Amino acid sequence: MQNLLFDFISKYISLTEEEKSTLVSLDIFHTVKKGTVLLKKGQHSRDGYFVLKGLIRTYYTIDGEEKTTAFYSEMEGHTPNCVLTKAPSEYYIATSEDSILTISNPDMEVEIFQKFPKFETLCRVLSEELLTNQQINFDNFKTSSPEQRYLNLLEKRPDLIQRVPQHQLASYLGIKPQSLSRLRARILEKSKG
Amino acid sequence: MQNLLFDFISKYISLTEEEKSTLVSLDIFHTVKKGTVLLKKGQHSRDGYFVLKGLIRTYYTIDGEEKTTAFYSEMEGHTPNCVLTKAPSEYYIATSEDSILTISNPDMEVEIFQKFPKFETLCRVLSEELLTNQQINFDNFKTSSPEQRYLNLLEKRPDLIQRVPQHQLASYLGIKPQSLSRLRARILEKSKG
DNA sequence: TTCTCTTCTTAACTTAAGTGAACGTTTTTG
DNA sequence: CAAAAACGTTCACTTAAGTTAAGAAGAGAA
Repeated sequence: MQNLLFDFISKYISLTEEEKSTLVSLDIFHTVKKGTVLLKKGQHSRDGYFVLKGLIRTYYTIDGEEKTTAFYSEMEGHTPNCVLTKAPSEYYIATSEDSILTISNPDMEVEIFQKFPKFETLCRVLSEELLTNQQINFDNFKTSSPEQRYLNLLEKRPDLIQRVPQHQLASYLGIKPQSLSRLRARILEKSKG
Repeated sequence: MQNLLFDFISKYISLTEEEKSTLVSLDIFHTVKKGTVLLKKGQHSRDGYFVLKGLIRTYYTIDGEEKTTAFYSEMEGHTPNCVLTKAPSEYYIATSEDSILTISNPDMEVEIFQKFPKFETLCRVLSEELLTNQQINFDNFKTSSPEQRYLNLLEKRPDLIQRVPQHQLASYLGIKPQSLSRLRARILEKSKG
């Protein structure tokens, strides 16, 4: 299970056995049941999450409605905004499936950066990569219609459409569940017609 | 003028005179006339931009139409996605005003990271901060209507609305120029009652 | 299993954004 | 300066998303 993490890291830097065992000694591996709320709106937390197996999602509650803004699945991670802003969290984080996560905090980072500076390089490169991906996604979102966004999702992350309830997908696409239903019907109609 | 950069950096790390002069010796400061295209769609480039004064924007051309996705003004920077993906750029970058920029590339980074490791810390912290901001913006965009987005912009970046043509603002808000006109009229109508 | 709650779909109606076109204004530029 | 291009607004019309409500299907709990 830890190998999932090491394999992922090895795409960016190579690890010695000593470094691996240091990581393991931090005790960051956790199994979490489906539906567990990892972070609540209003809470302070310094924990970041990386998904080895399973799926987590972030969601806001606005006017009593849940608005899902992101999903993180295998080999994706998320550090809540509140870790950086040091303010109470604006949103919830919960597991959508039984999951295996690493959970870590900035103290661990500092400790490990000092022992092994190349971990800082790893983190810089990773967050630059994440930023780029985020920008591409945002640009894509801005420049396309809900229908195009759905078709794009169907192409790029077909698994999500299976793994996740429609109403969560809908807000992820920036629309209401009813609109997603309709939109799907429309697409089906076109492909027949 | 260089002080603008040093003041900005000093919010994150402190610089010795030696470090400052190393930065200056890289010859990264440039003045650029309004309307200059810094990066074209299809081009390869390794240059990143940081705005000391002025304004730059990124835009796509989709079906012959310009779609503006971002603005970067004073003390904001952007590294084109193509620097990381190493593919031809998907979008253009151009100055919206006469500007003073720093232009740098990964080679310079490597050089300076080796001489002064704390610059890598700076870059890690900066890109983590950017990622967080980007996430907040994206969440905000997803969870609000065009009208709310416009009102939000009016509150958070009132300068942009003055500095930038309406049709560029419109696509930045994810709508057509006509819709922005109408939306503004609607808001004005409401505020009169 | 039965009951309940959640989820998904459909429908009718409302509201807002997209489209195409016209027109006046401002900005460029030759 | 004059002509051309770009820009912003308005309008009428089309299309799609929001809203409200109802009902069917499925999942989970007692």
